[in-house]
Formats: sequence, structure tokens, C-alpha cells
Amino acid sequence: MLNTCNCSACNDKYCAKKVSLFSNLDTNQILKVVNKIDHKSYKKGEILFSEGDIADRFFIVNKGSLKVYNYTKDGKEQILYILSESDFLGDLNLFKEGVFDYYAMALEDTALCTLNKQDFNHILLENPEINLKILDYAYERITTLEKLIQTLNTKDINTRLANLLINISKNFGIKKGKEIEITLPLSREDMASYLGLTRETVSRHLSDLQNQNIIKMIGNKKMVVLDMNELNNL
Amino acid sequence: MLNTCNCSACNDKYCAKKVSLFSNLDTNQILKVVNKIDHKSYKKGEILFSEGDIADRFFIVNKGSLKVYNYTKDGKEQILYILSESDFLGDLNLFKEGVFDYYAMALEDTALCTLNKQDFNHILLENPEINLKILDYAYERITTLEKLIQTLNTKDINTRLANLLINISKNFGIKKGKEIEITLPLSREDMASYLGLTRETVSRHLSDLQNQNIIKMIGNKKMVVLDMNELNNL
DNA sequence: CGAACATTTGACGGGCTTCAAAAGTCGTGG
DNA sequence: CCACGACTTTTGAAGCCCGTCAAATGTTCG
Repeated sequence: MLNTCNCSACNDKYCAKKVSLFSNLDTNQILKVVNKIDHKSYKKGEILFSEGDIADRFFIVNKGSLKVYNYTKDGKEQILYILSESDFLGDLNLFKEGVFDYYAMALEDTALCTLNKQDFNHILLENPEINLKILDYAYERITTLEKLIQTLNTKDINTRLANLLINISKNFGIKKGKEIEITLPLSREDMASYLGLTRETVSRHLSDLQNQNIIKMIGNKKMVVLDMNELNNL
Repeated sequence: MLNTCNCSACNDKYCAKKVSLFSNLDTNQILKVVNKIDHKSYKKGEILFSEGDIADRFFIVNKGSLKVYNYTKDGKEQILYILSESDFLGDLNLFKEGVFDYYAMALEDTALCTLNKQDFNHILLENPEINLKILDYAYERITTLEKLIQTLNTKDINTRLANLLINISKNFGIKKGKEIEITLPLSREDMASYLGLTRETVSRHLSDLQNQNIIKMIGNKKMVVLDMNELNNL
């Protein structure tokens, strides 16, 4: 009997345990989940799925990160979510004969664990307490979106940018004393897409924050938050 | 035994039945719900609750409409939801010892049916199938928010306004042949708050749409959509 | 009918977008 | 390890559109 995850990308024996939905399952149940998981890798820039694709799989981000996005009516990309290790996707659509209403793209080389719809629903039947966790998660997602809306309607661009940086630092930041070092998963263009701006405007305002000694850039992809208080106050 | 709803605003004997969550309950269960309902009326402009208030009640809009809103970091009101008859509110917070993270205000004279947390949870225990409906509803709310985000990041203001008008027309519009007549629940300022604009800009762009023969205003509060196709195409 | 309030219209300034070009960064192959 | 090219980011200049302020007009309700 297979009793560990055979995923090459998994550090943990039981990769499914990373996911909050499954974190409380007993070993026996976790094994059932793990044995049904398929593994997929995507290169940076690869598209996982597109709008209109049938949502018949549940995705767990095991390594890497990805963006979930759509397009505004005037054709500009709009990022809705940034996912990183142990986040998941596909959940809510699984209850309906649904399709995705957005796109997902790997922001770096990314390893996913996936479950198909039947297996996911089977696990749900055997562990009905997961339903409550899904509701928790839905509520969290609603809160995230409501906050994003508040951010998007903030006219002051430094404040808007600050909100994004604070969010990113929670998932991608490493505390080093009073400073936080972030390896940015997003390009300037991606940040612009998230904030409803252009890459030029993002670039100018990052310089602005740098001149105010609130952040410091190291190359293009590394950023140090020098003054988290000031970032929060913006 | 009380076998009808004693709410003066209720047309229906069983006002709770309006609500999708309760629509499938049998008469016996509906009666239990109805008997536990409290009735409250609010004048136009009255605040139902504020950010930070304990969310210990479930609200059903029985008559009228209300806005749910918050403020951006630079202090501008941001409307998140417009609720009308048979919509409900308070749901998700009921599972936690939660507080509201937004405000609600009556847009016109409004009658609500309310249930307290204990009664709501008791009904849930007796009718666990409601849990699935709550999840459906959460998913719908997520979709609504994702669409709002797309709207807010659309630079073309006529398009942005069109999205709002289309939404409003679904809940407040009356079809008259090819035209749709809408009694606007929102003032210009409210529309601006929803779209992240100023009342002046909304006013100017409504004139714009009027000059293009897409809509026609009758006074300030009535609007006729002359060309729904064109509105959709914007 | 009048007062309070909401909406429209006008003029101006500022900041974001756009277009363009320079500078910087990254990955690949020699 | 360096060099090259592709790509990303930064910087600059100009223009447009929304926000702001102000005033006039319109609407609602006592």
C-alpha cells in the first residue's frame, strides 16, 4: 500500500495536509486523499486554465505561485487573486456543473497537486466537516474581495500601492529584524494589473515610496520594507 | 397558535418564504421561522448597523432597499452591495462571534424581518440542507464582487456606468416593450460611491448616455433604458 | 410657496495614461 | 565568464479626463 505522497515536489509526505481544508483529517483519510492526487508542473507563464474551461478539478499549490485574473470590458487584464504555497482553487465551482470565469497563470515554475471532481466530492461525503471549512474559506474570500474593492477606489496611489505591498509581504515576506524582505512574485505590469494602473505609474510610485525611505529596491525583484508602520499609515 | 406572519408590511402570510434560504422549507418549518421573526422599519437614510457592531441578527429585506458600504482609506464612501426585497444579510457572520465590517443604510423607507443568532442557528440545525444554500449564496456573492472589481477597473466611464445600470435594471427595472423603466434607488452621489467617481462625473456621463439615445431620464429618479443592446455593448 | 437639498453646468488644475526612448536586468550560448 | 539579445523597468514629455470648487438650476416636501 502506498503510504506517502509520490509527488517529487512534495517535501512533506502528506502534501494534502498543507491545505486548510484537509488539515484536520486523520491519517487514514489523508492517505485516501493523497493516493488520489495527480501532480502537474507548470513553467513560468504557462496557463493553467482559461475562462470557460470546465471546472472539474481541485488545485492545490504545492510550490510556486500563480495569478488568477480576468479582463475588463475595455480589454485590460485584472488580477483578482495571487496564490502561493498551500493555497487552493477550484473549490466552489465543484458543486455545480460549472466553468471557470477567469484565467490562471503560473507566476514562476509551479507544482500543483490536483484532485478530480468525483474524488473531491467523495472525500467530502466521507468528511462532511470539510463543508464547514469551505464556508469559512468562502467567507475569507469575500472579505479579501471587499478589501480589494476598497483599495481600488482609493484615489491616492501610494496608499493603493501600500495595500498591495502589505498583502504581498504577508505571503512572500521574510522578517529580518525590523525590516521585511520580499521577493516579489509580481512584475510591475502584474502589480499594475492588480491595482488598475499602468506599469509606468506603478514604477513612478515605487520610486516615490523609495525616496520617502519607506521601501528599498534591490534589483527589480527584491524589495525591503524599511518602515512597515509608515506603509500601514498611508 | 399563530399561523400567519403578523408583520404589517408582509403581503404574504409567510414572509420568510420570500428568501431563497427558506424557500424549500415545509409549512411546519416555515411557521417556526415566521414565529421567531422580529419586524423593524427604517426611514430613508436611517442606519441599520455600523462597522464594528456585533453581527448577531439575520436581516431579510421585506420592503424597500438599502445600501451596504464602507469607506476607503482616503475617506470616500464605497458601496459594496445594493439590497432589495427578498435579499438578506448577516448570514456569514452568524457562524462566528463576528462583527460587521461595513455599514448599512436604508435607501428608502424599508421594512425588515430579523432573526436573532440563536434562532437562526436553531433553524439551521433542524434544516441542515440550508447550509448548502448558504454556500450557493456565498458563491453568488463572490461572483458579484469579482464582477464589481472588473467594473471598477474599467477606465471608460460610460462602460462603467453601463454596468451599474444593467445591474440595477435587473432588480429595479420594469420591462415595457423593448424599453426598461427603472425607478432609481440610488442618488447620483450613491452611484458615484458605487463606481468610485464623483457625483459631477456621474451626472455628466448620464447626460452623455442620454445624448447617445441609449437612456432617457424622466425627472431625476426615473430612467428609461432605450437601447439595452447598446448598453450591453459598451 | 419657500427652504433645504439634489443635480447640472462651467472653468481650471493635476495626475494618470499614452507614446517614445533610454537604461537596466536576465537568461542563453559561445 | 563574458557577450549578446530579448525583455522589463525607468524616465521624459504631452494630452486628456476626472476631481475640485463654484454657481445656477431643478426637485422635493413640509
